[in-house]
Amino acid sequence: MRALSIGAVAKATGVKVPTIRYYEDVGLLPTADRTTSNRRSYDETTVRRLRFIRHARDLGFSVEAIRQLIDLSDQPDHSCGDVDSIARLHLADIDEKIARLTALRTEVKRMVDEGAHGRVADCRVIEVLGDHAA
Amino acid sequence: MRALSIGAVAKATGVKVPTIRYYEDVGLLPTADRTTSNRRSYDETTVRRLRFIRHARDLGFSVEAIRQLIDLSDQPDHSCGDVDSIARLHLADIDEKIARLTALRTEVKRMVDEGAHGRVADCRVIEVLGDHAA
DNA sequence: GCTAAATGCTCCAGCGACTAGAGGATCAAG
DNA sequence: CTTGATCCTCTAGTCGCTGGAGCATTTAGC
Repeated sequence: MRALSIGAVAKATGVKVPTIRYYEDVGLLPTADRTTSNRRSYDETTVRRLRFIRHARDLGFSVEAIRQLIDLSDQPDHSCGDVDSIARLHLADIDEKIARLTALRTEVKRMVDEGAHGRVADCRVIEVLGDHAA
Repeated sequence: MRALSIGAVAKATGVKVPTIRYYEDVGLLPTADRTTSNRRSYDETTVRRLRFIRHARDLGFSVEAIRQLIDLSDQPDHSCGDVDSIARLHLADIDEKIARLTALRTEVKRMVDEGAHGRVADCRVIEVLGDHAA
């Protein structure tokens, strides 16, 4: 496994250099190995983890939720009860997010379709997502 | 339509009172009507809009993206080209989010299922979401 | 080998999106 | 008619980054 500089990791993941350092600060990434001249040195594992963090953040998961998901992944031998309850919690959250996104998708799609025919009628994006509250 | 206090709206939507005022400040909500004693007065329209905002934020949309979606909904007679290009942009984003969430769902579901059988094997949440980058 | 641009380091300040608290007015129940 | 809840404005703090200053190290071209 070859060593990667922080810049190379940034390029590979789309996560900015200062953000990578920040994730280390707050414990989302383990303390990085250093070269003799004190530069951070990474491998592919970090690249994968960073991509995960980026996508999860983009999907609206909090840093704390991501920390939990990473822990689940990191510790396959973790107590089964823990894994199960945490995973179930996130599963419910994920299902809700998918349902809302799908509803929103339908409405935005409808607007695009109607736009194509030159008529933009009653846009109901707000009703659609709003009703999913309750 | 009966008038609602800011507290009633907060209770109805799950959005905190200061956050409602903040959304007014940054223009996500129109300037609220006031009672004679200068208190904000709302109706059901605001409740629906706030629920929309809450869900959209929860799904990782920025305030700016939400502002655009609201504008689409508010102005059905908006120039067709604008609506179309903005809506298409968000549609692509929504599709990506759904794809990633579905992938994540599959993995977390698998963990829950395996947990049920008492064996928590290799957890691959990170690989799964990470691979969807590229 | 030597210099200049690129990249890295730390630390600190700022921004987006809230969130909480002080200090004071108003409302609503007993 | 008082007392507790809710409202107001304003300011300050938090979380999750993001960018810059000032300095060290690395690397590419000569």
